[in-house]
Amino acid sequence: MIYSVIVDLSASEVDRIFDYKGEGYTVGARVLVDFRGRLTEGYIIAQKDTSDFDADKIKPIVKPLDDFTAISEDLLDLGRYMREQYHLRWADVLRLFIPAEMRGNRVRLLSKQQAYLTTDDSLDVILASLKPNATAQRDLVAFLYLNGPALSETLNAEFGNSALRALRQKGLVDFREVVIRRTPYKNIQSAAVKHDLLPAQQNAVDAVLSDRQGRFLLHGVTGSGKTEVYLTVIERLVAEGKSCIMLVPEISLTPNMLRQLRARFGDTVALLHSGLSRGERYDEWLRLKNGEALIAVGARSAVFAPLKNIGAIIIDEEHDGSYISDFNPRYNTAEVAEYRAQQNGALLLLGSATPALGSYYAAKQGRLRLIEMPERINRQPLPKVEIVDMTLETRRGNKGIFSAALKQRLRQTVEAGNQAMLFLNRRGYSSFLMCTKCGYVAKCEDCDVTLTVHREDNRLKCHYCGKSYYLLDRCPKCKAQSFRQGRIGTQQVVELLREMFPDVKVLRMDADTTQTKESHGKILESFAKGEAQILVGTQMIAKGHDFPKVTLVGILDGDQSLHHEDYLATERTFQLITQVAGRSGRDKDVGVVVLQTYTPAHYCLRFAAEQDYKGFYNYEINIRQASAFPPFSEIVRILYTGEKEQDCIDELVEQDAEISNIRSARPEAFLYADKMRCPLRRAEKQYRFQILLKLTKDSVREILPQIYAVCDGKKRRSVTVSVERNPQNLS
DNA sequence: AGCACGCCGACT
DNA sequence: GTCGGCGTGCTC
Repeated sequence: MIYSVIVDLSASEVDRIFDYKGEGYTVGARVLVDFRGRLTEGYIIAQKDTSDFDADKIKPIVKPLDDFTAISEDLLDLGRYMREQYHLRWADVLRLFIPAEMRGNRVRLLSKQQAYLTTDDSLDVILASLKPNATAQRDLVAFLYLNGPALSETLNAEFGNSALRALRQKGLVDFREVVIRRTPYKNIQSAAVKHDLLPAQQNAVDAVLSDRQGRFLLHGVTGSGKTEVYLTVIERLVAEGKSCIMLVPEISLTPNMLRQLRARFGDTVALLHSGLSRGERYDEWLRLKNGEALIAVGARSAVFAPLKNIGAIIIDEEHDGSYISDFNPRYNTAEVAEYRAQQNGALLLLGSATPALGSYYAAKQGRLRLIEMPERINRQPLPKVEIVDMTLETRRGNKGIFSAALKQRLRQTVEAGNQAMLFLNRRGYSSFLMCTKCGYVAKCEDCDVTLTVHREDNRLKCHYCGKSYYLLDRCPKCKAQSFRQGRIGTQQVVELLREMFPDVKVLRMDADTTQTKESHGKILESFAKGEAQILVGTQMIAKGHDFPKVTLVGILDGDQSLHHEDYLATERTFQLITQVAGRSGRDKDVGVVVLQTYTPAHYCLRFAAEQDYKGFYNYEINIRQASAFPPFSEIVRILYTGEKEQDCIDELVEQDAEISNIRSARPEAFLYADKMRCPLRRAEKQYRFQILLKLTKDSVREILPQIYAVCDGKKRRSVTVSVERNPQNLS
């Protein structure tokens, strides 16, 4: 038999089928092959009787890599779809379908020694054969008799090292190796609380379950109880023997969702995400693959969970940017989920308080069925939002980061024994360091990015590549010793708060304080327990956590993300503010949100303050339509990166000429076309240039393959060309 | 991706 | 004369 093998190398030159011969292999299996004299891992993606290649040059497959078929037929088919849809390499797609540590055999099943009784005699009979003073042995035997087999290490710890050995010598006990499943977040306790569904929730569940192959958008305000809807849908489908995939946007969210899922579904839940150890991830994946677990929870890559007979794919917080993989391989999780749902005859459920504009538009167009949950549980009103005009503050002489109103609210909140969250999307101490004499600004050597001052270790850091530098004490250009610092970051906010409220405990949560695996959870847990009264953080504090004692949310610079020259900026700002505001007043007390801004009249902030999603949607969708931005067009960005600047430019110029030819053949398809240096001129030593195109919706199918063909014709090895559809950022 | 081949510049 | 950098071709 001839097998079509994809070698597990990610390079365009080897992104094709290589034929190998062998017997008894299955399609989807991982195998070891001799590839130009080197042993290389590969995937069988098809089999056939004959090859077009020279029969005597075809090498045999060396051996199988697993004792099971790693990739199922339907995932292979999904791979084919993704390869075409996103113009990806086979190897990059196939790697998504297996845990990374399976490659290169970096993970094994964990097995341990288990002790068991060798006799079926009753406990009395066994005990009679032991000396009365052998108490440890007697206790151990009784334990095994009552509880069944147990791990030797447990028994040794419990009854001492010699008892077990003695019993083994007597032949009463024997050992065997058993596979131990490594379970992530074992300590997460399941407080099984099953709430009765409120009418709105029941209606949502009924609507979803009425069409088992439907596509739904669940629009429910923050605190409306969407999670309970997901859980009930899963419960029903699992009862019917189906499996389910539940996607959440971030690692920090999974323990929370996991807690609720475990409470309801116990061990049938498996967690897939990058925060697990190799062993845990492998074991969880295997549990899904062999049907021990039916519910996969995780970040975007969990959409590739090795499940059969899927009943539902649920995407929580569907607007979240993390669902769109922005590099290697680039894909859109919702699109992938839709394809997978269709393959399995499963339903697709997207949920959000602030749906992506494109999703809501799709719902309006009838491509998704819209389900609305406009009220919070317990009819709790949404928090009151106060917009504070920071230009007025400045004119009144307040140059600080806190407005008078926010200071007062903070004081009240702290004095009342409640909690506050302060949101600032800038980590570090201050955003840059500038010489007051010559204007020199410290920049990263490898990236076109100004360095951020970090006080905790007195260093300058690049927030793009992470490289860190000594804090300058004098300007390297003019030797002056006077610096001006840029806008303040979370570190400095914490410092200021400690001055203002010396007795109040303040916590900070941002990329700097969440380096380790568990730090995320620890900070949130500590805040939830009331160990601190104020939590300062970047956008990672915005999502999905319930803190009943939070009655004040301060958004320190509501504008920040608004002024990016990027069509998604307003949408993102609206989502962010709504999400942050939703953290306030989740319990009995009405929450207050203080939104500080330099552009108080901006429609985005007005709608966000009113928590008026529909108002915002109607306004923004009109702008998108008038300016022909997505979802009314398709943006295509061709990115040229490489260490050799001139090579990038040359490659771009050549390809641009070819694209101009495509354009002159179909001028009406191109709403816009331009080429430029990227705003982020260099990142991680790579220069960056781009061609930006805006295509009409209905020309994409025809034009895109032509563009891909141009990019594939790349001449220079030093340049990487990548194509992005509707990129999330244009930096 | 990774390696061998082959052509030019810089050095002993 | 030779070492070694990198542009080029190839992998069933």
